[in-house]
Amino acid sequence: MTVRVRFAPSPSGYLHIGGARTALFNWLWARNTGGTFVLRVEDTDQERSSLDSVSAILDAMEWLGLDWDEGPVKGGPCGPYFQSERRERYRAVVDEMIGAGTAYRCYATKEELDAARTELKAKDPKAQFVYPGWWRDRRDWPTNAPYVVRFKSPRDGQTTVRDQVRGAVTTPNSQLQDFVLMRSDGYPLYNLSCVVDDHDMGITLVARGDDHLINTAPQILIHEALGWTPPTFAHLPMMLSPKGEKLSKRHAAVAVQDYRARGYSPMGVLNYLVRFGWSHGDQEVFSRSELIGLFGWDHVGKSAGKFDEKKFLDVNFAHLKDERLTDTEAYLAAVAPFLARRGIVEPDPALLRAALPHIRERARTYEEAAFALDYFFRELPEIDPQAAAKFLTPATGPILDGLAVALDASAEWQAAALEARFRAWLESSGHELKLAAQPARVALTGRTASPPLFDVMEVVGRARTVRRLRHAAQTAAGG
RNA sequence: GGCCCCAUCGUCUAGUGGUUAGGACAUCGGCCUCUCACGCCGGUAACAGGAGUUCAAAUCUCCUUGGGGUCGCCA
Repeated sequence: MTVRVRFAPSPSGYLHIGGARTALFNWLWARNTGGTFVLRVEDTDQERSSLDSVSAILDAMEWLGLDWDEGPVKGGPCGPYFQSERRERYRAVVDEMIGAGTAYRCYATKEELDAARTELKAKDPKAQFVYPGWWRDRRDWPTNAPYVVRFKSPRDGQTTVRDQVRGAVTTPNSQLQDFVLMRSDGYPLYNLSCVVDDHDMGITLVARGDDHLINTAPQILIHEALGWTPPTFAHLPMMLSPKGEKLSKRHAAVAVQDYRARGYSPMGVLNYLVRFGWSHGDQEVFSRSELIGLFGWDHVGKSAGKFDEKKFLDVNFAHLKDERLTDTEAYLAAVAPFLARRGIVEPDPALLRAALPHIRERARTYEEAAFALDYFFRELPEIDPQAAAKFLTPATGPILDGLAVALDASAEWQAAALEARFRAWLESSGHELKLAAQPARVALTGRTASPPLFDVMEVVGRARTVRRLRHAAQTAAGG
């Protein structure tokens, strides 16, 4: 049987980092097996779903490179892929179930239910309300009254889920109640639409978050009520906040787009996410193609983990600093928007290529890269006042002037030659490299930390190096 | 509270009966050095507790404890 997996987000916001992890595992499995990755939009909650959310999610998926074979935009043989467009199908299924006696109309109103809930609460605050099945066996349906359709859940026995990562998980059916399949407005509820679509779309494996483990027994029961064979399941361990709570905005950035905005690379994100629950021995860093080749369910863990931004940053860094993982072209394309944000638009490509090797190992994100690249593209660097106060003192003025002259006299404008000139001049004038280096760095970069001085000079070029040294000398004299 | 799931360094994890319990992040030292990084070397740091099974248990079983999930006309 060829693998068909799906990712089924509900469009009520952005793509959550945990959702992205679910999507990734499904996608990897499809790509690993040559199967099909289906994207399905679960927009049956009219109040929460929005078109903006759909495009935000599709956008994030594309950015991550999690391409889908069937779904929105792409289409496919099992469409439509928006649940809101599949209502007749759910209606038909529900009618079939009512006909077969595995579901029934329930005319209890929300008000009646709420009243029963509060009444119970008053009697016993700790008790849990269970729908008592008022309409379970009634046939005296009123005409023109709104109703929901409920599942006629078996009262005894047990249901066992076969799960790729957990093994067999058994729930007593007595725990289940006659849950609602279809709202009074005709829209299906999650458990129904999910089952119908997984069946209709030929899904063979449902991989999703652990929080859905509890939904699985009811879903299997629906499958069985319809005479269908349930797919197999894989419940992924939860991603928790650093404190061990449900991961939300309060604890960390949780939207994929947040990381994009901060200058993370798609593979940095994917690599961090895949290691959350999956491992391959001691290996930490993976390319996209390695991941596809290596991924499998046998090394997916069971225990929930806590989100760690520091590790995340480091994994991203691993991808940015290694040109085998992020080649020059990809790097330059990715850093461009962050340069633009600093006002550096259409930077000189040759200059960019020359500077890049020097900042790669100093930038953990593209945002940091843009910062590290900044002064290469300016006439004069923006000088940090604290750096100036510390290093551009009256005493350093003449040194910087002297250096400007000495370096300008160099025939060759290349790091090693410049260093030789620099050292020679210092020696002849009785200064120490250690003392002259920082003022020169501030002159060149405006900062106290940068790539090696002579590399910077080489990339910045003769004219601007000399100008920067002279300008800083003036500042030093004036300050 | 009922039901379900989970349990190795602070964090992510390797480990599938016999290991000095390994790696990575973080952290702390050191080397390199014109600064910052990168890189390299080294340190601190874990099998939740208790019973079993076994010649042998981080690995198997049970109990306890702890954590998480879920109990909607949300997904």
